[in-house]
Amino acid sequence: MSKRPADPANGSAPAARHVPMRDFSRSLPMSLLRAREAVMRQFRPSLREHGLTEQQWRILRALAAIEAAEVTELARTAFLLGPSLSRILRDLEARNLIERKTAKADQRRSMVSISKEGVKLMASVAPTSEAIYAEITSRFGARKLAELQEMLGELEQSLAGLGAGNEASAEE
Amino acid sequence: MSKRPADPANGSAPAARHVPMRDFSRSLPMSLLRAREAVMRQFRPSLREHGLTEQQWRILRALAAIEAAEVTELARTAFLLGPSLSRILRDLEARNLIERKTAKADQRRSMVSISKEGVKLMASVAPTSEAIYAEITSRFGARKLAELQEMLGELEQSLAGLGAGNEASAEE
DNA sequence: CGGAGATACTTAACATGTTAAGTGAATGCG
DNA sequence: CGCATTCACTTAACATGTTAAGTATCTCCG
Repeated sequence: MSKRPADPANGSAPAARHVPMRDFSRSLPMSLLRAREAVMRQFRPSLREHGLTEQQWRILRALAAIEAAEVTELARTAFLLGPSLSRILRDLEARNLIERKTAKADQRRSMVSISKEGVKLMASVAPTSEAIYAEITSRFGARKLAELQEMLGELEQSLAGLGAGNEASAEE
Repeated sequence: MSKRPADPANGSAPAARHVPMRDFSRSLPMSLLRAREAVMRQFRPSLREHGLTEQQWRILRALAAIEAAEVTELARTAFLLGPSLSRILRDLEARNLIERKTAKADQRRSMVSISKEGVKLMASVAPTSEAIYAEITSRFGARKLAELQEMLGELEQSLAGLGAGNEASAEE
């Protein structure tokens, strides 16, 4: 109590504390952001040494696991928006890390796959990446980690289809 | 077990599956990203209606809770990097949502505070924002939500000071 | 068959993330 | 005091996030 006396004639401090809200640092988005940043901070240096960004790495990983995929499918898998993916694929293709060829049946679609060089690059990054992941798992606890992922998945499920289809009624 | 028969002479698929790694979609960063996105998707439309981005909103909220703050402190609170904050403050100031004045004692520092207009804007956004948060809490469960935040905090703690000071030994 | 509408991407435009460099102001030390 | 360091930001440069348009194809119905 008395951690902040409502500021009487303070004089120098402008308006504040007039809008009641949850404690800022405890909002869910903030917690998720901070946690994710704590995790990614571990990986970024290693990826950077190999000339890869987080998203480029996501794409390579996704491709390594599924042979080839259409751009839209890849976007869903790597959790990237179309425009971002479009730009990144352009760059990765220029670096010969991926290959692209338009589908025969449907000229709109293009099939993307990882190249030999891409595979080679992945092979050089994967060990470090796995080691870091192992370290994180060890520090946090494998069981807790599994629990956490479980909860995150449930959270995602809880919110699925809430802000998507306008729910029930809406103006416009 | 046997969820993927190692792909025999597949024939038409390019190189893939040569770099063994965790199932991509289950990586912790991905889980955190997906969960956060699921949450933010709920808030963005409302913020957008008020002409605010997620980060601008974070800054206003942080400011509303602490009277005034130096830029560095604000960056820590709102969890933004200096350069991002610098740009956003410039814009928010131009929109008269915040005020800035350099400290007397130290000319390098500048104190940032929310303006009356800023407070007014917050007041107009807060209700919807709180309602959305309540809906999320209700869907996911208040207890589970608390548990989740607890775990996220622990995760952050587990990793604190891992990739920061180069740990123990390092070259260069 | 032909054109309206849906699809699969790509571009554009603006905001932020991320790292490096720049700038002006304090500090510390010889 | 003089000046190299450190500090607190700000700029710059490049990559991605996010929404809106644009483009080329494809589908389907009349």
